[in-house]
Amino acid sequence: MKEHLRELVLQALLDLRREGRLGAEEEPDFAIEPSRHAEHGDYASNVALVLGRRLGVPPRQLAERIARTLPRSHHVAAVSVAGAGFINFTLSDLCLQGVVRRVLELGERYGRAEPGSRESVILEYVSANPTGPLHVGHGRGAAYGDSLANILAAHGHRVHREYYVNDAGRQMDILAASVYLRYLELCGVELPFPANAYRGEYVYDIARALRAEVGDALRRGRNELLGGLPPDEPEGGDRERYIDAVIARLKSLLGSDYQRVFERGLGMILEDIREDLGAFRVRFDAWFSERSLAADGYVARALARLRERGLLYEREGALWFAATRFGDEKDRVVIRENGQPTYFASDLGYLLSKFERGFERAIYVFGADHHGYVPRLLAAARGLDLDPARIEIQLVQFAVLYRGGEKVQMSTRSGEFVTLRQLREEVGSDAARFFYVMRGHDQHLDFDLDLARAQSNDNPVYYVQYAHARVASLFRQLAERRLAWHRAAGEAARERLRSPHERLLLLRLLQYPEAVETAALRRAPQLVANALRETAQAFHSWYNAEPILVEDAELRNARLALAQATGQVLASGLALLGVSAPDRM
RNA sequence: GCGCCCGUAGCUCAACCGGAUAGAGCACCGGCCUUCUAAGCCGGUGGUUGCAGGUUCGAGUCCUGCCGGGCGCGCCA
Repeated sequence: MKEHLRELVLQALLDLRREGRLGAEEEPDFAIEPSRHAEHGDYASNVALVLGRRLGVPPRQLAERIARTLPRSHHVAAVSVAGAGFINFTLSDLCLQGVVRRVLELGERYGRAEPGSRESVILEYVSANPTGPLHVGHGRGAAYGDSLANILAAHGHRVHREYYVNDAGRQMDILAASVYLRYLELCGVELPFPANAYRGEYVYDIARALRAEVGDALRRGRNELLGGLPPDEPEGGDRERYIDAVIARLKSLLGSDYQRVFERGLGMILEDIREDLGAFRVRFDAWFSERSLAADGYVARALARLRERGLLYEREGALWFAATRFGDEKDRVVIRENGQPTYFASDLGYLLSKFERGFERAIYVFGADHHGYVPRLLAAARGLDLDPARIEIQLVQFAVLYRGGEKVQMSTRSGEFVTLRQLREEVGSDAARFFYVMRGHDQHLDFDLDLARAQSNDNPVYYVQYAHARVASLFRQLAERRLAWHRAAGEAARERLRSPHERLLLLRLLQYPEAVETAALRRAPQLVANALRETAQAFHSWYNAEPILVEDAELRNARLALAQATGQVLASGLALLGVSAPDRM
């Protein structure tokens, strides 16, 4: 509808073009937007305000002129000029009533663009390090990423959803060491457990699984292990060096068995994450292994490309990328003095892979604590001669948890954190997902666990779901009364849907595709959530104000058609957010 | 110290990339179930959009400064 009104306005501007007051090619930047207040019609345009200044004409006067020369349209019942020079459009009943038929004909395709009609996108989200269970911060990224992927797909993009698995690097070694030390503990060998190793209960779970598998086969003696290690764990910064010494010791002592422990830990945690996200209705097309980057030559090719372009240099035994040339605040090491590539080198390879694999746009969803990484990544893109305009980074602000009025500290290593799984069990996936995406992703989010648990019935998600359930209930009632819905008869009688409540609901249904489109363009799932709430509100008001299963069969069929269309839109929208649309509540 | 994000009702948050009278939910007050699900509807109380300037027809939105909060500034990942 926005587009149609825009066309009308552009037609009206032809007059000005003919008079030479507006360039023939000039496309003025004006808006057509839904009106916020009923007395301002259904849609409003600021075209006269935007152009008035440029042309030196009082906006109000220009608005009246444009309104006068607007071509007639059977979609528009009234045009008025108000305020400083807004042009308000009131849609015709005919136009609104046509929505029901469109929704019912298209079904779940209503509000969806032609699949694959827009550029292909690789959307990376969550990508939590596989060193422990997901916590509620990851949950927000998961809910945002998955909803955004759904919305982009609905908007016509081909979307590839990917989880980048950081299965290389020091933290994974710390996990392996943690698992092994717990394993020894289960075998009756007591060793000091480093303070910065992973202390969570899940580490015991992995150790138990390992022991169930191999028995005591990997057991080593206490003295054997302690040989060459400092007697006690030091305080302060030396702890990092201490745990590195432990890892080195385990690697040399266990040989290939070390890798076995490592893989077991990684595998179990990944499996747990997969299961957790699956239950949260978050799915991926691919789990992309960091280790596979090197194997597939992406890192080497990325570095080669930088070298060709003269962007690599050696200093102090390390290999550096001249990131400052592309706006980063300092140059970055890619190969350490010890010959090991850095995490950033992997990221260069990963970035390259996204485009070598043929995607036209790469969207990263990062936790806000990674914001410092943004300039580095953009510098990497420029260095690799990739178009920075095709790379987008969405930062998801952290959710700060409160329990009993106290802020809950989150630390994977201390084991004191609230997992996504706990949250799901407390408030349910539906409520959690809706709650997460109701807020803009770039906003800080306070998550009061007590409130979420105690008042889960008051969560807005139920408001929307309830509207959907009520629609289903209407049709159950219909059957109980031995009546049937004649869809064609309902559509034929659509002109009887003209009460204020019906008009508003029809308008909401009409605007649903626009909400999806705007949500896609702005990467803002909360706009879909808001649209659904408004639709549900319009439905509840209508439902309370006017009986639907009336004696008058013609009217009943028309109203049922509207109810059915509402249920369809609610179901489609909820699906975009990964929330179920129940038939009963 | 430098950089990024954020300050909107008592609380949690919206506000469609500058628009009209800043909106919801929770909480609080008052109404509506012999009729389709009361997880609902209708009405009410509640605001100097952190503060001070600036830009213009018009600012919660853009710019500057200050105050307050979060996060980041490794040859960690």
